[in-house]
Amino acid sequence: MPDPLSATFAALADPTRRAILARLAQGEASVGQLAAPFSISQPAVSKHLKVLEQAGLITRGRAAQSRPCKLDVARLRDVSDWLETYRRFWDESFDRLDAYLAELQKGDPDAQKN
Amino acid sequence: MPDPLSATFAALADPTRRAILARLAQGEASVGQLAAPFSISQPAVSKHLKVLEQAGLITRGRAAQSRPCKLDVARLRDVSDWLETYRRFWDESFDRLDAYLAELQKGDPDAQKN
DNA sequence: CAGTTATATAACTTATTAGTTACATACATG
DNA sequence: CATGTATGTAACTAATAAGTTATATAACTG
Repeated sequence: MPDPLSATFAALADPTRRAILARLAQGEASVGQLAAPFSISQPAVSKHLKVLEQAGLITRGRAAQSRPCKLDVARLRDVSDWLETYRRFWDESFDRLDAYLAELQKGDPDAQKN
Repeated sequence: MPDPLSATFAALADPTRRAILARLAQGEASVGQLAAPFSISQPAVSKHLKVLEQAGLITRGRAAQSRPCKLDVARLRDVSDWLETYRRFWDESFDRLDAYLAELQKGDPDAQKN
């Protein structure tokens, strides 16, 4: 069992799974709905969903004989946090952004006027 | 040959490779320097570096018998871009941030005063 | 140019992954 | 309750990955 971040990256390293996540970003969906756009078999989709679930990227409910899948973004947030270390290498406005976020955190009323 | 984003995620799905990237975030390093912190063999490190290079996450130079490795963040930026689709699901200040970035892009002089 | 240092490659092993087909489970409904 | 629909699991195959040891390449050094 790899660490959660490794499991997350591994799960994201497949275009089919990323497409599934993109679909789920628009709302819950059944396995059948998720499988429809792909030419692979239904069991293959089930396996992809299992990988996503074990990585913590989706959760599953139960509704009649359907097992609706739902996006869980906590792990994506972890990826984003991991990326923060490197953001300064490409984000020109990183410093200004950083300052802005610091303002927000201080609760600067002016910064929150929108 | 998978698509670049898949190759990037696959390369990141290994803690040793992420540690190598973290080290390279502090500056170029030789293979030996990169290998030092790990208990695995030198060829194993060479293979990890090959994976990182083929994913476009590092580049390599030549200096005497050393092959210095250098971080290349372009693909990390691609990951960050990919994440943007999902950021709204967790970033409370996403809207304000978005507005702020829009201001920056417009070249608002006040926003760029730092 | 012989030896040492730095790194890459080859050959191999073991484990994991993505897909398949066939089958099982579970609920819904006529 | 028999059947259809939705989904998961088993068993298998082929490809890939991560590690090993042994060896090759390439450049510096005396």
